[in-house]
This record gives sequence, C-alpha cells and structure tokens, in this order.
Amino acid sequence: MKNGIKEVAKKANVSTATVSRVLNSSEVVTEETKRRVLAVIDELNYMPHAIGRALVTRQTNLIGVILPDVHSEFFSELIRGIDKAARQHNYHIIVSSTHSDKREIESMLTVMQGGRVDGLIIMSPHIDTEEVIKHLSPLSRVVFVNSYLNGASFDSVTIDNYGGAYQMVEHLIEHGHKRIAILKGEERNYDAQERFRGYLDAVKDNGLDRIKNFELLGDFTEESGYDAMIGVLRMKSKPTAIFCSNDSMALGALRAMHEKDIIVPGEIALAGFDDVPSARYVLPSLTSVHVPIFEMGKEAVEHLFVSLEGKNGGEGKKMMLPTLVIKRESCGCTPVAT
Amino acid sequence: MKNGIKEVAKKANVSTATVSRVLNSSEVVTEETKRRVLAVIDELNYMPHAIGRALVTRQTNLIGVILPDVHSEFFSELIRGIDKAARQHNYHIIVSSTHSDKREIESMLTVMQGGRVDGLIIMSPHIDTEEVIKHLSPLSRVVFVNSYLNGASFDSVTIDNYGGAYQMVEHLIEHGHKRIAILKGEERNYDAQERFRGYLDAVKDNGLDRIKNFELLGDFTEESGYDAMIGVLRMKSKPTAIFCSNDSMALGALRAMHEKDIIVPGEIALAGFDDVPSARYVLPSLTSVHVPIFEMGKEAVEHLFVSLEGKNGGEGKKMMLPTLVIKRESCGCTPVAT
DNA sequence: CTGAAAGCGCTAACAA
DNA sequence: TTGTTAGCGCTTTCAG
Repeated sequence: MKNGIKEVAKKANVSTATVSRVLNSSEVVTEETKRRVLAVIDELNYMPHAIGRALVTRQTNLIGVILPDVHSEFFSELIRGIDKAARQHNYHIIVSSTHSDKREIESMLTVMQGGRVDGLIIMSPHIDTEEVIKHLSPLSRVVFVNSYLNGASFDSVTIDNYGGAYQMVEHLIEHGHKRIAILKGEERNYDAQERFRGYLDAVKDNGLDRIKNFELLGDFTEESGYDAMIGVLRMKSKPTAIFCSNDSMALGALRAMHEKDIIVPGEIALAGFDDVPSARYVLPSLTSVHVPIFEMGKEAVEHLFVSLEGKNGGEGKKMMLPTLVIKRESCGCTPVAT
Repeated sequence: MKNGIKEVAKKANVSTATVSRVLNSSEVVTEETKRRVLAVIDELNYMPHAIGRALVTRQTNLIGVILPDVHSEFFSELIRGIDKAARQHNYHIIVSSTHSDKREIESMLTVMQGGRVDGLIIMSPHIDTEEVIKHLSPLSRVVFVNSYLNGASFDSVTIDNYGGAYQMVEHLIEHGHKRIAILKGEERNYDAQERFRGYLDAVKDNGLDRIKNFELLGDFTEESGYDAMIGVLRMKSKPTAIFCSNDSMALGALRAMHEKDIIVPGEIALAGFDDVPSARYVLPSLTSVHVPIFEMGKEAVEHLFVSLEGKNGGEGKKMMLPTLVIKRESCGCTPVAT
C-alpha cells in the first residue's frame, strides 16, 4: 500500500498542492484545511519523500565532508562539530574518510557533485591540494578546513598551528631551556609545516641558535615518537626540552624516556600538541597545545551556510581559530604528582 | 549554461534514452553510438544528476549511520570500517552522531526515512533500545551494531564483550590473583553490562568469592577511573588486581596509582578493555582486550547489503566478532621496561 | 538498436 | 484560499 502525497490529498479532499503548502507551512492555508490535512498525514503516517522534494527544490539538505586519514580524536571531534552545526540548520552530512591520496579526493569530489550535496567541507592537509582545487571550480559552495590553500580563493577555517607552536616553544624558553628539540610531522603535511615554522620563529626570535640536529622527523604516530626519542637519547649532547608536533609522538617519546630512566621534566622537559584526552592522565601529565577541533567543524558549517544563502560570492573568507597552551607537569610548570 | 542529459543527447544526435543506456552500460548500444555519446559526455564534462536518477530508480546509494556518543577511537574506527565497505559497493554514508537519547534517535530515524537512504546502521548501546525498535517497522533494511536487542528480530553485529572480559579476568586469575576488582561502566550501557557479566562468570567459574566492594561504578571516562581508584586505595583490604571495563578508566586508575606510589603490576595489577593506541605506550604498557571495531563496521555493511539485495528477509542474522586479550606489562606478563 | 513518451514524488507558477 | 498544470533530471517500458 502506497503512501504518498496523493493519497494524503485524496483522503483529505484537497489537492496535492495544498498538502504541499501545509508541509511547507505556507501561511495561506485555512486553519480548518490545515487541521484536516495534518490529521490525515498523521493517520497515514505520511512522511514526504526527500528525493522527490530535492529534485524540484534543487536542495538536498545534505553537506558532504571529505577527510583524509586523521587521528581518531581529530576525526571524531571534527565530525561532531560539523554534525551538530549541520543539524541545527536541518542538514545531514555525508562523510567520506578517503585517504590523503590526491586521486581519491578528486574522485570523491566528482561523486559528491551531481546534485547530491548542497555544499562541501574539505580537509586536505597535504601540500598537493592545489591540483584538487582545480577540479571543483563549478561548485563554489566549499569550505576548506585546516588545509593548505596557497592563496586560493576559497573559504577556509584553520587552527592557529603556527601560533600554538610558537607560544609553546616560547614557554619552554621561559623555563630556561636553550636547547630545544622538535619532533616534526611529515614534511608534506600542512599542520606539521606550520608547527615547525612556529618552532623555528620562536627559537629565532628569542635569540637561540638553530640546531639542525634537533630537528627530528616523525609521522605523528606514537611509534615514530618513540623511535625518534631513542635517537635523541643516543646523542652526546642532548636537548633539555622536546617539543613534539603532536601528542601521539609525545607519548611515544615519553615512553622512551621512561624506559631509559630519564626524568621528565627534570632531565628533559616535554611538550605536545593537540591536547588529547589522555594527555592529562599520563605521568607526568603532558603539557600540550589545545586545539578547538569541534569549533572548527562548527565554524566551517556556518561559513558554508553563508555561502549557501548567497550572502557572499564565496570570495575566500579565511578564519583562524586560536590555540591554547595548556601547562601541566611535563614542561616543569607543576610539580609532578606523587 | 545547463548541462544535463538532454544537452548530451542533442549534441550526440541521439535520444536521452540512449545516453541513459550508455550511462548504465546497457549491452544493446552500438559501439559506434556509444563512443559518440561518451565523447560528448567527456566534452561537456557531464555528470548524471544523482537526485533525478534516485527518484526513478528508488535507490539513493546512501546508507544512514546513527551513532551515540562513543569515544573517539571507537567512533572513527567504526566510521572508517563502514565507509570503506560502503565505498566498495559504491555507496556513501550519512552519519549522525546523536546523543544516546532515545527521543533523538527516534527523530533521526524518521528523518532518515523518506527515501533518503537505502538502509540504516544503528548503534544503540543503551538498554532502552526496545522503544526505538518499534519506530522502524516499515524499514527492514537495518543492521544494529553493538546494541542491546533483547531478542528483537533484526540483523546485528556485535563484539564479544562477554568473552573478552571473561578471558581477561581468567588471565588475571592465572597470574595468581584472587582479589580482583572491576571498574564497571554505566549500568544501562550494554557493553558495560556484558563486560561485567564476563567478569562475574570468570570469578565464579574459577571458584573465587564475589566481593561486592570490589565492583566499582564508573562511566568510561578517565576521570571516573581516577576517582574510583582513589577510592580503592583507601580500602583497608585492597584488591591485588583491577579489571577496568575500558582503557580510558584504566588510564585514570593508573594515574591514581602512580600518584599514590603504588607499583603496577607489583602491588596491584591492571587490565583494560578496547586496546586504544596509547595503551602500549603508557608505562607500564596496558594489558587490554583488543576489539575489532573496524571489522564490525565492515561486517555491518556486508550484512546490510545482503538485505538490500533481497537475499534474505532480514530475519535477524546475528554475528559476534571475537575479542583478543593483549598481554603487556600492566598485568605482570612482561617485565616492566626500564 | 534506438526513440517517444510516461512517469518517479514533489513544488511552484498561474488561474480560478 | 485552493486547484490545475507543468516540470525538476533521469530511467524505462513500448514501439518502431
């Protein structure tokens, strides 16, 4: 037994147009007919067919989200931020967690086109985004999130990776450290680049020497942090503080130091980036840079809706969300609990 | 300048029907015309309008995913598993991370209906799922994931919470522990219940006394683990081992023990559940139960597609994925690295 | 093998 | 205030 707008119309003795008007709460319908229609809708348990509607209104109430392979905390927070804001506008989200692979992103882009979504939120932290951008010229309803845009004229929301790193390194310097190492992330990763840039400038601006030996390469995993730290501990002249470009690497580094009986922060101080939930529960608790991921997702959606409502021409409004240094035990601010 | 199937048809000197045939790789089209049409499609950069197509085929190639507020690791792994499998079938996913709130889930259900999605994957680990179930009678294309179904006739995929807990507790017993405490999760959470049940049975089956004092209540957060552990450490006669219902609580408990100078596992052994990435990097590394979340997502999708292809009547096929005890330092298996 | 035409379920002019 | 009608972009009989 079918159950469309026609059935409702017939049973309520009105035309489908009127049912439609009731559905879209048009003001012109009589209270009387409206009540009658609503009664039938309720009785038949009718629910408008989203696809039929979308075809004519040219609006799907769906926004697409294309993400690379980010760490779980980032992923879930971002999705939740996006979803929450989207729901507030009565939208749903289609997510695709593609790999960072350029070709995959491109294929997602085309697939998501074709009227499937009203807008797109893309995160593409790998440096080869430029290629991708070309492929989405026709669809101006896009907001980039934490991506390398290289001046391209798209709306974007990012977090202040540079500033967070800068402040954190400066904080380490305030503790008296002069030999500060950094555990970098992958070269082609935008976050990693920015955080490294912040480190570099903080070191320079504070008159410290840049020590190339102290610029270690990692890949944002615990394992790479562990491995890099083992290397550091073999150096004849060690750093007195380590700034890790993310918390995962910091955890790995911490483990390595524990195993080698290095006292943190006594012998070597440590700081991370991201402020993951477990940061405050390891020992010593991890000083880190808090990153407003949820808010970034939320803001991305709000930007998108400005475009969707045509208030702007999508002429590339940029927004940068502040990061915040969270001082705990591993940098030496708080005595280590015991 | 528009760019629909009509434009392609005109430019290729065929009817829209033929273009459609080419698009759907119908066998009947001549090689010659097919090439001509494809050329025009390419030239015009044409991409079929998904909504128009969905309206007639009654198929959206979208599956809805409704999740509660789970921890980030679980969330991202599950989504990735689902997304990966869905992509393989050329589907996309609409995700909604509602609260565990019953009413919210219901509203999501109705919203996702209406032709928007071809099927639904729902996770509803709170015990009041039964109510929810009633509201989705018309839509048989549903697979539940890690949910409390109470015998309801839906397809479902779960992980072996019970078995994992049972084996872990038994492992602790093998280490000689006779006084094993458990940090439970929320009462109404299905995972928490099953893990508790596993604990209880393992204790009983091995002839140990059930000590009600040792059954502590938490809520799966680090904080609750910390707080509960502080309580434990105040007991006059303490347990010699703690089984935490998840790793977050185990991390909190570990921190509490460190602060109070309790040696783990020397004085008190510790085990968690979930095997989050950082489990192997804390000190001592955390013995935990590995949970195949990605696979669960993947399996859920495969089950769904069996239903979608009408091979079964959705008569409630259940699948349970095995969990695996990962032995590390915190239970006493491996000497603590140092 | 190809084309004409009839919709899929809904909304939006335009009339009445 | 309500109904009639013409599509939205595509697929799919049914003829040819």
